[in-house]
Amino acid sequence: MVERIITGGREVLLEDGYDALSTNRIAARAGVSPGSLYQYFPDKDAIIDAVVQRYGDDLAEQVAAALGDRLGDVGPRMIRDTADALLTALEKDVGLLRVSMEELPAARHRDRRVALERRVRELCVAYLAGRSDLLRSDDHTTTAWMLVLTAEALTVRYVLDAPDIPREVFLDELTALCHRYLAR
Amino acid sequence: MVERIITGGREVLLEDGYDALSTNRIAARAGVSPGSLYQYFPDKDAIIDAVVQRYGDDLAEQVAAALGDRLGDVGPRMIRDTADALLTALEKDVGLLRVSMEELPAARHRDRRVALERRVRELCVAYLAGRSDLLRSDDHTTTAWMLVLTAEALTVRYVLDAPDIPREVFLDELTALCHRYLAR
Amino acid sequence: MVERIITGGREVLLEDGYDALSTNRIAARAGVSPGSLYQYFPDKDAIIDAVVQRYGDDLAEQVAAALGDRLGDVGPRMIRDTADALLTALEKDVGLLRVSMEELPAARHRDRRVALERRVRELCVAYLAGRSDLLRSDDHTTTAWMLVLTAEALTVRYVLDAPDIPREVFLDELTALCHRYLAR
Amino acid sequence: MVERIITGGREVLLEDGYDALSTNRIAARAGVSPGSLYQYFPDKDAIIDAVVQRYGDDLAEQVAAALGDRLGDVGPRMIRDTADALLTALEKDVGLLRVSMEELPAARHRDRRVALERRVRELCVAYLAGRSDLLRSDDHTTTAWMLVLTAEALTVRYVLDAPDIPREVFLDELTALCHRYLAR
DNA sequence: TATGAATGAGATTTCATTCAT
DNA sequence: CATGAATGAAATCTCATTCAT
Repeated sequence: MVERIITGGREVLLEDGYDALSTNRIAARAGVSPGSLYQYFPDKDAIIDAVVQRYGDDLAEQVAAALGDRLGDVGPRMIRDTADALLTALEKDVGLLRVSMEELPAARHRDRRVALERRVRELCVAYLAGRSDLLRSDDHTTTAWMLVLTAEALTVRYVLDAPDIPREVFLDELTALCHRYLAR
Repeated sequence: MVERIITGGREVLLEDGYDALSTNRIAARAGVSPGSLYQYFPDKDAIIDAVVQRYGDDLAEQVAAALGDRLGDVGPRMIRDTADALLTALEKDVGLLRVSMEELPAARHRDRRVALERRVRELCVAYLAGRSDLLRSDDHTTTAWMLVLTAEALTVRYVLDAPDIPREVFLDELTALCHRYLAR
Repeated sequence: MVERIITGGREVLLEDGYDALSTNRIAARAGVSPGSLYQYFPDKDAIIDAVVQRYGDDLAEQVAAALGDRLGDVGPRMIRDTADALLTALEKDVGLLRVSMEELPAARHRDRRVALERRVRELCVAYLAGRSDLLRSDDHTTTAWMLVLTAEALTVRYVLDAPDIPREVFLDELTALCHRYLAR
Repeated sequence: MVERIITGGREVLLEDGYDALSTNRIAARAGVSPGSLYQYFPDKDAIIDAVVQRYGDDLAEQVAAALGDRLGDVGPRMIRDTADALLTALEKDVGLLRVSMEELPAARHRDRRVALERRVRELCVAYLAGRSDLLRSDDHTTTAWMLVLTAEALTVRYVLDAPDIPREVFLDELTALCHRYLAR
C-alpha cells in the first residue's frame, strides 16, 4: 500500500508536474482513497518526501555499489569510473531527476543531499588519506568538499542541460579536472 | 510603487518564506492594497519574477563589473580575483540567495540563469582563446562549460552551506582547481 | 445533497435576488460548505442553471400533462383549457417566475425556452393539421408560431404584471384572440 | 461628455456584452477617465440605464412618428401600418435590441417598458373608443392591454428569433390576429 | 472640472485533511 | 483498515468607487 502510494506519487510528479500535484490526484493515480493516504503518511509533504527519498536511496545504492567494485583502484582510472557510475545512475531516470532539481524546492531534499554528501566526503577523505604522499594538499577535508561538490554539480548539469559535449569527452574532462586538482 | 511592491515581495520572501508568500501578504507588507498589485503586475508570479529578476540583475552587474576590471590580467591572479568578486557578490544577500536556491523551484530562474551562464561562458571562451598556447585543451567551449559551472556551483554552495573552510583557503582551492584544469 | 444545493440556490434567488446571489450564500443557505458545491457542480453557473432547469422542467411537465388530457377536445373549449393550465402552472411559483423573467438575463434560459417552444409548436401544428378545413390559413407552421408565442407572452405578463383584469376575463379574451385568429 | 459616455456604454454593450461590461471599459471606450463617469452618473447602473433609456426613447419616437402619420386611418390598414412601423423601428438596431432583451436583466428596463406600454395603451383605448360600434367587446382597457402586449411580444420575437416567415406574411398574420380579435 | 492611481471588499474556486460509516 | 463525502480556510484576482491633485 505504501508502495502504491509512493509509486502513484512518482507518476503524478512525472506526468503532471509538481504544481499540479495534489493529494487527490495521488490517490486517484494510486487507485486509493484520499483518506487512505493519511493512514500511512502524516501529510502531503511526507508523501513527496518518500518519493524523493526513494529516488535518492536508489541513486545512493547504485553509486555505492559501483564504488565498492572499484575501491582498490587508484589514480585517474578510479576517478573516471566513479564519475561514470554517478553519471550512469543519474541517466537512469532523467525525468525524476529533472523534477527533483527543477520543480521541487531544493529545501525538500536538502537534508538528504547534505547527508549523502557527508557520507561520500568521508569515504573520499579516507581514500585521500591513503594516498597522502601523492597529493598537493594535506587538508583532505577541504579537498574532499571541493571534489565531491564539483563532481556532483557537473554531472547533474551534464544530464539535465545536455550540453553539446560527448559523454566520453565529459568524463575525460571531469577526470582531468579532479585528478589535476589532487595531484601534487 | 512598483518599487514598493518588489521590496515588499522580497521582504515577505525573506521573512515568511516562499510557501507562506501570498498576494495579500505582499500587499500588506508593501503597505498597499491587494488590488494595486494588479495595476503593475499581471499576476502573482510576475511579482515573484520581478523580485528574482531584480536580484539576478544585481548579481550579474557586480560580476560583470569585476570581470571587466580584471579582463587584462592573466594566470591564477585573474582566476582568484574573479572568484573573489563572485563570492563577494553572493555574500551580499545570503538570505535572498538561500530563498532563491532552496525555496523557489529552480524553474523560476532557470532561463535567467542559463542566459547568464551563456554570457559568462562566452567571455570565458574569448579569454581562453587569447591564451591558447598555455592551455591543456583546444576545446575551449567544453573547457569554459566545465569551468563556469564549477565556479558557480562551488561558490554558491560555499556561501549557503558555510563549510568549515576559511574564506581565503576556499578561494585558494578554487583557484588551484581552475588553474590546474586549464594549464598545459 | 444536490437537492439541498438546488433548494438553497432557489431560496437565495427568491430571497436575496440574482445580484446578491453568491456561492458562499448558496452554501450557507443550504447548510453546506462552499467546497461541497464543487463536488456536484462544476461552477456557479451550473448551480443556477440547475435551479432554473428544475423550474422549467416542472413547468413543462404540468403544461404537457394538461395538454395530453385535452388533446382530443376541439374548439374554444380546448384553447381555454390549455390556457388555463398554462396560467395555473405559472401561478404556482410567481416568485421564481419573476426572478427568472426579470432578474436573470434571458440568455440563461433561452435554450431551454426555445426547445420547449418548439416542442409545443410541433404539438400545435399536429393539432391544427387535424382540423385543417376549419382554419383560415394553410400555413400551420406560421400559425403555430404566432399562437404559441402569443399565449406564452400574454400569460406570463398577466401573472407578472397583474393587470386589473379578472382571471376569467383574461382567459376568455385569450381564448377569443386565439380562436378568432384560427377560425376560417 | 454625457454623450460620449452613453455612446461608449452602448459600444461596450454591443461589442463586449453585458457580462464583460465594466466602468473601466466604458471609460476607456469613451476616451474618458473612470473618475469622470461619476461626475455625470451616480453609479454604474445609471450609465447602463441611460444607454437603455436612450434606446427606448429612440424607439418610442419612431413609433410615435409613424403613428402620428396614420392616425386617421382605420381598420386593418391602420393596424398593419402600425405594426410595420414598430417592426421597422426594432429592425434598426437588432444588436442593441438583443443585448437589451437577452443579456440585460429585464428588471433594468421594466419601469420604462411599463410606462411606454401604458402610454401606447391609452392611445389604443382612445382609438378603440372612437370605433366602439365596430368592436366585439366594450372593455377597451382589457382589449388594449391584450393587443399592445401581443404586438410587442410578437414583433420583438420576430426580429430576435428570425423565424422562417417572410416579413410580409408576418405582418399579414399579425394584422389578422389583431383585426379579428377586435372586430365584432 | 477632469484625472487616474489607489482602494478594498468580496467573489469564485481549490485542496489538504477529517471522520462517520 | 479503507473509504470518500464533506469540510472550510485561504488564495488569487476583479472592479465599482473615491479623492488628492
